[in-house]
Amino acid sequence: MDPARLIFDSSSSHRYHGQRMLLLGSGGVSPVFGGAISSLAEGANKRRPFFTSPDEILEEEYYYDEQLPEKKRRLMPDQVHLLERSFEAENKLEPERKSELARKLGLQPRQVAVWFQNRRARWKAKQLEHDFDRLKSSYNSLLSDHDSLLKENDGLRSQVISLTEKLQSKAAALTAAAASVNDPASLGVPKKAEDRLSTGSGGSAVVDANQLLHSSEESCLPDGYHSMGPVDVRVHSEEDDASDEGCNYYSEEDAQLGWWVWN
DNA sequence: CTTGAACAGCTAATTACATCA
DNA sequence: GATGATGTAATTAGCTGTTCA
Repeated sequence: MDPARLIFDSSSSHRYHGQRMLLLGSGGVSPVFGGAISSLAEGANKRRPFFTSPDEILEEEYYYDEQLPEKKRRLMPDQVHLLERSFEAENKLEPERKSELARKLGLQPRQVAVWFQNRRARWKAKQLEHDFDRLKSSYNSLLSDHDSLLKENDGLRSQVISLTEKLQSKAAALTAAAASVNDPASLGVPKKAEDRLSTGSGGSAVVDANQLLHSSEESCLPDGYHSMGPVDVRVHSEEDDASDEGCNYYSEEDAQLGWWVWN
């Protein structure tokens, strides 16, 4: 690489070290190019050996020496203001705009480029912050929805449990009643009566408790629930698997509650 | 047309300094 | 006045795309 070009090309980040040299003195020599730079610097101005042109040297001397010599300087508020306005218009910097801005601001084109690079980095960091906040609030909202759904689910479960218990006790009562009907001795019912009942109009007078329950379920079950099987909820038949389709979140213990399916 | 060197410009990470509490 | 936190200008390494011989 041509050392002269390396030093005097102020637009390339790889090959620009003069500014740092100026600001830091001999302590700021790049470990990569320090040798070439220091050898070229000797015999010239020791404090600021590298500038692109005499005019720029004059401008730099004016700008830096008028303020804090040998120190890193902040840009003036009006310089930052113009840079910000330019950044708002377009956050990428074409060479023409860079030169124009540098001329207007009295800065090196390289400084303008660096400012834009850092500004893009800051903008990106802010964007990430905003994205994070947005995702966080979205997550919190989903979490809250989830919690309320869990609560609703718990409520519905306890409703199912209490209704199932009611059904079970009702079934037990009806079964006991049916048994007493079938046992005339216990009721003191004459044998004849039983005969009369059993030979009635083609059907048994012994009421199937399950049928009774089935017929009465609509008044007991919450909306959306329909019985699909016998009331004896302890029975687990092959139909259980089919019934899972509508409520597959039911666990093993849920299966004991019955065959209620979400409609 | 392909290839490789040179170069410009970018991002990401880091350093060094200024400023402020 | 010393010190740690923060903001920012500048540097560095690595990557990609373009130009040109």
